[in-house]
Amino acid sequence: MLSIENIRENPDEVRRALQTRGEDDSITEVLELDAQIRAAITQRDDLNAERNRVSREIGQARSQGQEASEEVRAEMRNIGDQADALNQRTKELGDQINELMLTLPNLPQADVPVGEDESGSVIIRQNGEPPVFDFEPKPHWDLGPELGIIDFERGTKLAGSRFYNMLNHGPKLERALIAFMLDLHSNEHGYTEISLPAVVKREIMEGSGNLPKFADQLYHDAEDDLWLIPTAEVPITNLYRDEIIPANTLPLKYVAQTPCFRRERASAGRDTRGIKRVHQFNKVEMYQFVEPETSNQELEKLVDNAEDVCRKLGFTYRVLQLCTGDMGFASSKTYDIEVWAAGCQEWLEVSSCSNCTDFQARRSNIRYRTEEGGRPRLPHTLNGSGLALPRVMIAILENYQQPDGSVVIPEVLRSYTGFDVIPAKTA
RNA sequence: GGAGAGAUGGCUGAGUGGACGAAAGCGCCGGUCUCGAAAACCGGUAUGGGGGCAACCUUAUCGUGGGUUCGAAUCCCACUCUCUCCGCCA
Repeated sequence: MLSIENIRENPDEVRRALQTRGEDDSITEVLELDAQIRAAITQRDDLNAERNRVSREIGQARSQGQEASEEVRAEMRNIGDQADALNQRTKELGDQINELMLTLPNLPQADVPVGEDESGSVIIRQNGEPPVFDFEPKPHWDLGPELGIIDFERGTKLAGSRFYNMLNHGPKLERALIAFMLDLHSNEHGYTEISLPAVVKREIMEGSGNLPKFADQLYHDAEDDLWLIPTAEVPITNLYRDEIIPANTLPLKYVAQTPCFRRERASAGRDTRGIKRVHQFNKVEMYQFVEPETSNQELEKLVDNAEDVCRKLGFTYRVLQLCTGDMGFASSKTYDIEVWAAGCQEWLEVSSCSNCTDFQARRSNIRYRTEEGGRPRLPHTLNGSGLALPRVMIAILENYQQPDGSVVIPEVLRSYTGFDVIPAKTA
């Protein structure tokens, strides 16, 4: 959620910033409603003050044995009715404003490149070069079934398109990767490991920015109004919902592994082969609550934490800064990390790291104190994948495949997998 | 799923129609005392909104939403959550 104060004070600036994201302008409407609600609030509060004053007098008089006249009570009844009507009005206006505000994305920071779509995003740096193979590297949708570790057909049988099963060395490798990443971030990068519910209440989805606007991308249980999380970012954001975090606690850094559920309705027909884009996948997610002054600098470190995984796995990767039109709804600044996959000859997005500034904190009513007794402030929130498992699996299978069809396990993972190689199936 | 009990400030907990944003204690902050600390004593200590340059004024909030009343933490209705017991169960 954007700051209403900021919209009041700098409407043109906000308008311009939203336009760079391709947003329709509802600022004018917000300002109009805001003026109306403030007038109504002033009136209502004046009436309430009058009623409170007279009611106190009635109480005092009564304690001295004097009953209020029917005339006075009728007048107070009338004032009360007027106040109730105005109160109703402020609620309606408040709902309208809220509804509009919930659909407005975060403002991009000044140094974010302006652009309409992913073509406007900028490659910041690259680590390594795509390796050259002396044989034709296979894509994972061939390798997986050939190695007997991915079963697409039976996954589809169970849950439909974009679901799959893994077996034998497949799930073992994924399990090893998860353990490796969680250990790296919690032991070396200072994150607290946390495990979380995979479903959340409606207001939790609103707090993170996924609802109301992106309901069609989420799986929903209508019976209990529970929503399946598309990322651990959703529950972590709301950990401190409606709380004031005590002084001297920030930064708070969490790392979690959860399943992620995405309907991918907007991507129908895209990436239909393999496990690049599926409805359910595991992801290790990093998340931070930080002081506003440090958020951009912490974002750089968070990106490096994600890059560290890539480096340790020996990946060729590049870091992109997303342009205004390509960023997520809640983000003010985003870096993506893409790793090279030799089989499908593609850069795969394995991580997206964002500074959401105070956008999620305001939506979720998360505050903190800088010092004991100080005024509460909104913290900034950061999130970043560290990393998404299926695409890491793709990169390992495709980049570490051998001419004989086997796949070598990266050195750092071997203590976790307990094997050095996924052997080719001897037909 | 069945039965019962409950939900008040950072915490414990009082308050059952009138000066209550709310006693008291604990905690925390500041001060006195002390070489220093502890103890003791004194003072302070919720959040959001509206108005105002400010001092400040005002409003709302006692799980949530409605209702009764001139006036609700207190009375009525609905809901949510927590705890205990029973049942079922990974």
